[in-house]
Amino acid sequence: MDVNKLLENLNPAQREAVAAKASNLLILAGAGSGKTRVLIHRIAWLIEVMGVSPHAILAVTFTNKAAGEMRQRCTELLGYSARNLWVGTFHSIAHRLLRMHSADAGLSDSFQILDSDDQYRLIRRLVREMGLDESHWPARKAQWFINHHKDEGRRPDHIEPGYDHAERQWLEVYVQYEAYCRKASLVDFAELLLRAHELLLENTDLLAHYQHRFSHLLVDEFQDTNAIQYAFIHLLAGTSGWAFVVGDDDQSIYGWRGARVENVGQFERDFDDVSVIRLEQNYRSTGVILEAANAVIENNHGRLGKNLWTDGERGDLIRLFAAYNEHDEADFVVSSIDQCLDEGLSANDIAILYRSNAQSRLLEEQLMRKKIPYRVYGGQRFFERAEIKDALAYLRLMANPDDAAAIERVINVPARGIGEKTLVGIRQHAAEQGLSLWQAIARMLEHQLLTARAHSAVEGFVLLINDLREAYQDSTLEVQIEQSIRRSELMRHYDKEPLERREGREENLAELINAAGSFTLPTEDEQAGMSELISFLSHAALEAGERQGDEWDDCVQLMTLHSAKGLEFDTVFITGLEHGLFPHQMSIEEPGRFEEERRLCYVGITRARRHLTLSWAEARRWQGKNSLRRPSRFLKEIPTELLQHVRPARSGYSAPSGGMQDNANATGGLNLGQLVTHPSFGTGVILDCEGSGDHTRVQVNFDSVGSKWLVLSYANLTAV
DNA sequence: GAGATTGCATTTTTT
DNA sequence: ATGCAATCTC
Repeated sequence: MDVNKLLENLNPAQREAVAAKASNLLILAGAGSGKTRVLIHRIAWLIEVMGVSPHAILAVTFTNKAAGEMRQRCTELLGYSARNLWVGTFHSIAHRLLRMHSADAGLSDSFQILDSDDQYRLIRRLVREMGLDESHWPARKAQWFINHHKDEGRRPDHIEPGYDHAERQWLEVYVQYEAYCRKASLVDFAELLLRAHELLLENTDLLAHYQHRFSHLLVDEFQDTNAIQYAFIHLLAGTSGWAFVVGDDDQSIYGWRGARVENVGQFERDFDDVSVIRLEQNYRSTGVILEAANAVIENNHGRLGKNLWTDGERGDLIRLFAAYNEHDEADFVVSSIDQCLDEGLSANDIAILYRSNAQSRLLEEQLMRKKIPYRVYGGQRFFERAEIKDALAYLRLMANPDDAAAIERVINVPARGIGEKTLVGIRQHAAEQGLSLWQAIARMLEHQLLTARAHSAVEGFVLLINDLREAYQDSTLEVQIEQSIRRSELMRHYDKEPLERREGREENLAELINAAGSFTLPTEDEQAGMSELISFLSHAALEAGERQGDEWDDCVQLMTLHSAKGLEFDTVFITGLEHGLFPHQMSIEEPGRFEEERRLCYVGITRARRHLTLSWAEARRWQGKNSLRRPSRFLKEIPTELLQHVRPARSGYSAPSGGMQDNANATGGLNLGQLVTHPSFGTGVILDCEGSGDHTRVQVNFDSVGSKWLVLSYANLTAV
């Protein structure tokens, strides 16, 4: 291979990173600075120039999509497919290790993966069985508690609950949950990482083996690593391996799910002789867009520091639109898009970004009205659909009937007369006898411990599973799935649904059979000792499949700011730049959260190549009620000379929609948005009101003390 | 066991 | 407003 090919078309900083001598490297890669390119060229450099065997390289990403892309681009660059090269997500790599060393990890060789939905259902049941009142002890909180601790690498015995009653209670749920998972050979997502880490930590031979094997570790999106992922990399690198980590502290937007930006700085301290290389030249956006992004992110504290620049054109100003209300905003955005399309821009090059999914509805309506094709990201994924999970539960039982989560899911789906009461009896029997659910069922049937009616119903289920297991043990995956669906009469469960929904489910199940038919056992899974069945089920859990969306060839992309990370578009609209919406209300109080919102804004701005439009609405119907909005703080952080006001805000504007007018009348002459003064609180803006007559209360946002609810007849407000 | 009704919370998302 | 889940009722 021509070595020059690996360095040509790279800028000096990129070259420095790609061709660095073996050492620990931290690549601070700004948005659009070619970080994926650097990562791929580095891998090729290691193999082709430094003579490192692909066998000794481990490349880790966060999403399956990124992993797939990395593998593909590596193959393209190298001109051949590097076998033995481990590329994967943290979870898939941990999973592979656990399959290869299931005995050492204390797992059954047919352990199954619990996705978050499975996990939630299980925890919810455990919380109930512990006799806790769910309104005080919501299962979601327990799930969060458990995952949060696992992400930080903590088992129950690492947690010191102190005297906090709630902590103790959650800890007890965690203990029960762990015991349950152990018995049923179930592993949740966080457990994959935690257990893989423990596997290496506790087996010195294995650790030595992998430390020796993987001399080069490459990590993408390093700012998104959580504590256990960081520890995993640190452990694996050991004293002889080199870590090449690429990340951008300014794009850390997943703190709320355990990611630690601090890991980026920590890397410099924990790893030996770290060289830091900054990639600051941006190849994506115009000068104006970069200036705006830099200006916004500058307001964050404790950054590692980076300043994006480009030698390209300055480009157009950023358009700022102050809409009267959310309809006006949607109308403006869609009209602008219509114009772009008229000018010959391809719809694929246009994205509308928003903070929360609920915002997509109006935009969609407007796009539909104008007959502009669009695609909404997010929503349910293939393997997360109920019918697919039901069918897979039968398949899981074929692989391992002790899988209690699968039994719980389908023992009465479709209805076969096994009610809650019978189930409670079975669970109790299992707990008393120390048996798995499946074993408990067998024993209860054998000893006639059920009522006659329940007996025959449960027997029917057992016969079904046994039949499936015996008759199709050696069949192809496709036949196994097909027969599971047919013989369980799963579709009966959806009988009473409207035709359209039912047809959808049938199509999905057909698609599942199809997917099973074209599934081939990946060689790395085969090497890890997985059967076709186990491998298929694991893939279903770890890669929940494509996000749906209308599959148009050329359509406008709608998505949240979070899902836009890593993507770029010629023309970008960021909507709803309002205080309380973006930054989101729940993030405003805490400084850490607030700065994460700002990073999200930075991510949003830097998605645009040439055209960026920002919008906000002065009034918006939000969560069922009308409210007056203030522009986002982030808008003020963009230098005015970079902005072109498409329509300036009208301060004190009262929206002409029905609800708003009613409210205006109720305030006895004071309008929403009205500037008022209060004897002790000073000046403020009326945001909302409720009630009428003497009971009228208004919400006023005071400049000095913030928002307050006041009774109008006592408040002594004066209009300004 | 299933359908109807009421109550409650409500960012962001991957694995 | 809206959706999801728990509770009620037959």
